[in-house]
Amino acid sequence: MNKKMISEEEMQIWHMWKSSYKNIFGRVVKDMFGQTGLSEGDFGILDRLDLYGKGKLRQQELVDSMDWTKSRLSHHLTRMEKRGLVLREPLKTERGVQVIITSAGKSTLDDARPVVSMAIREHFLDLLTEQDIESITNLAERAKVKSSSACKTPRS
Amino acid sequence: MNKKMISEEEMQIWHMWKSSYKNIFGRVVKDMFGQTGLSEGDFGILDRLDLYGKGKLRQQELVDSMDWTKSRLSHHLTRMEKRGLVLREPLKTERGVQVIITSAGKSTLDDARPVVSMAIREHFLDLLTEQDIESITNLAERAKVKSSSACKTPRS
DNA sequence: ACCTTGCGGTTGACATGTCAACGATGTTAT
DNA sequence: ATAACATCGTTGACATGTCAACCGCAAGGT
Repeated sequence: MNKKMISEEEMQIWHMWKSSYKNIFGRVVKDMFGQTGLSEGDFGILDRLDLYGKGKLRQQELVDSMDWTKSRLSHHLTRMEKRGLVLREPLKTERGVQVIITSAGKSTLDDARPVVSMAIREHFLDLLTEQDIESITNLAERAKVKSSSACKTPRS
Repeated sequence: MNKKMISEEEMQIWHMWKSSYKNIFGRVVKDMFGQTGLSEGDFGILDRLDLYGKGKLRQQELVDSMDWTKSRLSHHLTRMEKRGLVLREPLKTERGVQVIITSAGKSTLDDARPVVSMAIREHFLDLLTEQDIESITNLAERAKVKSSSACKTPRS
C-alpha cells in the first residue's frame, strides 16, 4: 500500500485526463443535441431499441444494457414518451413493460446516426494515434468492473 | 472531409473510452463523497479557495478557473453556503462578491485531500503504464480548446 | 392456503446543471 | 449629462440523476 500523497505531476495527469474527456465528450454531445435534439441518453435508448430489439425491448433489458438504474430509466422514458419518441405498453404474457420506438423516434434516430458518426470522427477519432488507441483499449480492460477480486480475497 | 460513417471497431474505441472514464471517475468520486461528503464540485471550489486565494477568492475568479458558468457557480455556492462550507460577502472596493472558506470548510478540505489522493492513485494512476501517460498528455494537448483556429481562418 | 421473498417498475424528494431573463453597477461615446 | 454597452451576479424554470420507499405480481416454502 502506497500511502504517500500523490505528486503535483501525478495530479496534472489526472486533470489532463479529466479535461480531455470533458472537452471531447462535450463537443460530441453538443453536435448531436444541436442538430437532432437528442441527448446522449436518448440516443443510447433509441439505438438499442432499433439495433438489439428491432424497435422494441423490455425495460429491464434496457436497464441491463445501458447500465442505468431502473429508476433513472423510468424517469427518462417518461420524458421521452412525453416527447413522442417511444411508447410503453405492459407485456401480455409476463410481467414487465415493452418499450417501443415510435416512427418519430425512428426517424429522429436515423437523422442522428450520421451526425453522431461525424462528431465522433471529428472530435475524437481524428485526434488519436495508433498508440493512443492501444492505450485506450488496454486501459478499458484494466478499468473494467472487477467483480471477482473482492470475493477471491479471503476476508483477512 | 471524411463523410463515411465510422466503423464498428471505431465505435468500440469510443465506447471503451467513455466507459473507462465513467468507471474510474465514478470510483474516485464515490470514495471522496463516501468518506468526506464532498462532491467533485465542492472539492474543486474549496481547493481553489485554499490554494489560489489563501481562503478567499472573487466569484468571478472561481468561474474562470473552474470553467463553469456563473449561474452554475452561483447555485452551487448557495448550496455550499447552506451547508456551512463557505460564506459570501460583497466586495467593498469594487463590485463583485468574495467567497470565503469557513473553518468547517477548511477542515473538511483537509480531511478530503488524502482521501482524494489515495483514490486517484488506486483507481487511476495504478492502472497506467508509461505509454498511457504519454498518450494522455498528448491527447490533452490536442483536445484543448482551440480558440485561435476559428479566428485565423478568414471567413471563407 | 398462507407467508415470505424477490423481481419489475413507479414515485417523490432532493441534488445537480443549463438556459434565458433580470438587475445592479461600472465604462464609454456622444 | 445621458444614453449605450459590458460586467458581475442572481433568479426561476426546467432537464437530468440519485436514493429510498413503495406497489403489484410472481415463485417457493411450510
